Amino acid sequence: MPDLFAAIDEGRIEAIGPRACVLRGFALAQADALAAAVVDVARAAPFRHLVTPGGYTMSVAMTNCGALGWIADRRGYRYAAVDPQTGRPWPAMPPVFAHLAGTAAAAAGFAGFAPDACLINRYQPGTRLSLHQDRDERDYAAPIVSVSLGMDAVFLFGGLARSDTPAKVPLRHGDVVVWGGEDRLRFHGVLPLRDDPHPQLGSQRINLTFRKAA
DNA sequence: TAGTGGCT
DNA sequence: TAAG
Repeated sequence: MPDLFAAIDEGRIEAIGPRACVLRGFALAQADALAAAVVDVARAAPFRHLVTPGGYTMSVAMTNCGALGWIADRRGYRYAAVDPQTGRPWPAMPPVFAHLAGTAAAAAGFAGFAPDACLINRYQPGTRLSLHQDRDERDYAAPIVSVSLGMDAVFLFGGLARSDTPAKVPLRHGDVVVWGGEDRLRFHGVLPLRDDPHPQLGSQRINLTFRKAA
């Protein structure tokens, strides 16, 4: 895979763990199509602020597409095939989403990634996501693929224990983070967003997180 | 298992 | 900023 080494040499791939990396600008060419597809998804399944089991309303607004969607409520976290807010199935995963997720995973060394869930997070200035693990999926063989659009963010990438000090990874429009294997359950989060409006997307950041949930 | 991507 |  000479392309992989070339990409590392050119700084387009940054390792942040044995099986975790940032693909700089990997989604840039598709960014407009991805953003347009988010608008379509949100028309059918509007962004909403979920309430955690502890009773706190999350600052980040969320929606989903694909066969399964991640949800939180007072009863816990889980994946559901039906959007509890609309009573309808989540919108289908747009082909440009699935293709990007598969090629990004392959570029990071995870061949054959076929996500059945895409959680879409909308960050506005001041919003954050505190340190957590993605552990509601059925098995952890598949990686997580995370796509950044819009405003800059600081991604926190920690260890397998919540108490492990996380690395701070700056993320920009078009960057893609992939983690799996021994890094699959690492704690991660996002620092409160600075208001530095993006030329295309304005004062927001959209994050697409692809998972194989079932 | 409980409890939980937030809070103090 | 760390920890529960």
